[in-house]
Amino acid sequence: MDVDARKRLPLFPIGIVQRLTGLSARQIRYYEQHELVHPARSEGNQRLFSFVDVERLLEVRTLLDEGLNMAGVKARLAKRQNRRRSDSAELTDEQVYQHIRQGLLEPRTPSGVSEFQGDLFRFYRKH
DNA sequence: GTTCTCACA
DNA sequence: TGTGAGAA
Repeated sequence: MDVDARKRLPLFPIGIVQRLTGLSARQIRYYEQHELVHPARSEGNQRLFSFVDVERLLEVRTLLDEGLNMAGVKARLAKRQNRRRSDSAELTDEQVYQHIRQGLLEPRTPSGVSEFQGDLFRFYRKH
């Protein structure tokens, strides 16, 4: 299984994603309604997010912080999709696991937000 | 204990 | 966007 496939595995329930992104469950569900993310569903109809979903939510938050509205976010997210086709990073399994483990074990900042936030973002961006 | 959907003094 | 109800 390659890195790309692993990034799409439905793994996290909304509570985890909440802490990973700093977004409220309400916002996360709201963004799903607007098709900004497409989490899979468990047998019990529970949302399961992949790394790709988490990454997108972090980007959504960034764009929203920049003052964009839902429409603006959708537009820029759509453009990013095409422009990003060629520069996806190639990482070894070890790099992936090590990075994730470190991020999850990092202590929270005084603001209560996990450092994993920025790390995950940069991680998939370029490296 | 968590998450889901739906509705709103 | 938040909050609470009722169910799973």
